[in-house]
Amino acid sequence: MATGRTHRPATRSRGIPEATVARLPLYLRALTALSERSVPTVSSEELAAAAGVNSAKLRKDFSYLGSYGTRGVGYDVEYLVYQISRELGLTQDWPVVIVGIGNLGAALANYGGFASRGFRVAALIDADAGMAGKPVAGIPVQHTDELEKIIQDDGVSIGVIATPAGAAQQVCDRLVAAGVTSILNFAPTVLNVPEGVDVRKVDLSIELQILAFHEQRKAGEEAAADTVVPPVAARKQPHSTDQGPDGDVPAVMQA
Amino acid sequence: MATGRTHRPATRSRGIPEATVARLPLYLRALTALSERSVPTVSSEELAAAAGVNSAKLRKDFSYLGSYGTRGVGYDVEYLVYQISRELGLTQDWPVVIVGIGNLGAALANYGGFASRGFRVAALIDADAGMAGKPVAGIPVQHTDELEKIIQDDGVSIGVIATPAGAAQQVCDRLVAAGVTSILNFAPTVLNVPEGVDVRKVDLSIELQILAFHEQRKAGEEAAADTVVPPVAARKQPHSTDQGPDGDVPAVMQA
DNA sequence: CCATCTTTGTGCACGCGTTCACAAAGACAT
DNA sequence: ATGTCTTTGTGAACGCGTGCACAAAGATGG
Repeated sequence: MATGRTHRPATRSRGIPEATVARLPLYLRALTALSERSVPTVSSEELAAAAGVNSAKLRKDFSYLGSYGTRGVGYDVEYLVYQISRELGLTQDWPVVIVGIGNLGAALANYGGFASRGFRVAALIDADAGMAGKPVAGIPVQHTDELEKIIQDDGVSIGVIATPAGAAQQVCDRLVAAGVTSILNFAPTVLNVPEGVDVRKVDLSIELQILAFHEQRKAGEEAAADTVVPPVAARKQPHSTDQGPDGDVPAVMQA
Repeated sequence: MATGRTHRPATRSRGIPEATVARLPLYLRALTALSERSVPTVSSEELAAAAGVNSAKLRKDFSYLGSYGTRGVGYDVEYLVYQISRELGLTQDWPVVIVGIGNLGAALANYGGFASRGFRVAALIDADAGMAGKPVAGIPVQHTDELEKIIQDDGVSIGVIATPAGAAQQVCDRLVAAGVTSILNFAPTVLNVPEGVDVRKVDLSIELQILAFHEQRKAGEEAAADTVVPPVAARKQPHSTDQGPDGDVPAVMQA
């Protein structure tokens, strides 16, 4: 295998555009679905539709990985699944610790999408001593005191913070000090991390506020339009948003 | 920009760049914290640091809202809180329905960030008849059959989908048909919606995969560097990513 | 073996977003 | 009032991401 790996255009120094990296998981999901239906090949047009993106964008994205398609035919599903998985680093096992086992932490622990890809929940950690030993998603919760030991013993490099905002920075510091270099933060706080550590932020409240902004704008435009265009027709076009023309929107930002 | 801004080039005279809109909630949070500490004014530099962004960016962002600062002094905290809140549409009440009350749905229902801003959980909806009436976060869960009635009675325009992937599209269709025009989707699926409906997607699995990609890259570069540069110095600069230079990365995309 | 048809891969242009750098504006002291 | 000092607001340059449009590549059929 790895035949197409002949020329390695820019795999390392040049790097893949961040926007492309963010879409690879999307493609991978669509491809996995096709794979399960035993579809052998897929065209950029079809795959793009399934992933909700523009086909030209998809082709360009794939071009960064190399030339894995066959003109006149399309892409080999299985091969592409493998290539993207490898590119994303999913062919190896990533132990992950989740800190803060409240409602959200439990939800994350139970989330199937973890194990399905290369991720494995190495430990669930909570500051509440009363939770210690209690199993969540089949994994016993451990106390915060064990954090450093767990991370070092299991070689954990990815941590998920699902604590209240007040505890997030402190937990983050400990994770980083213990060796974690990638953090997924669900707490509504800006985390301060040293250079070399990646932080991605998922913020519920922010997402809703962005929706509210657009919702307000739609209401305003509709009202303005109603005073001019009474007919029912042409009522739902301000702003659009379906995936046809597609629109990626930065929503979660590095913090 | 965001959403498929197919036509209508400039989002009306009142066009605030999408990237700016996405940061406003960040500023608002930092400002709220300052407000609670009774800080009267704040400079762009200070506020930018608190929000984890570049100060020039922040000033430009605010310039889209108008000139709310005083040169030589900074910005009036209270005034800015109000202006941003108004711009985001948070001065009005937004009833929200959450569909799919599993672990995640429950976590969302309990999330304090909802009520704190202009959002109000109008209803919790689940397909499991056994859950009907059971209170979650003090709100009784209602059966899916009630969905349309609830949305219309309460004038709900924002819906949150926290169902399994398989049910998401169906739920989405019903929400839209009932009048919802903004959807926050937690299910790992590309939602198909008619024009005029906004969809924002939060995908756990995708976030982790992006982290894995960077993690892999860091490991690769480190290994490569070790074979060439033994010294300990200059070891943690591949990619960086802390908030100093700041790096926003599209992670959640419209679907 | 040639013609035709399909689909990829990409050069190019365009527009958005970020950042720099500085003039303008106001506060404050004298 | 005048000068100095601070901080905003923004013009301009630059880089990245997107999408168009097309040539190249390969399949397919005669």
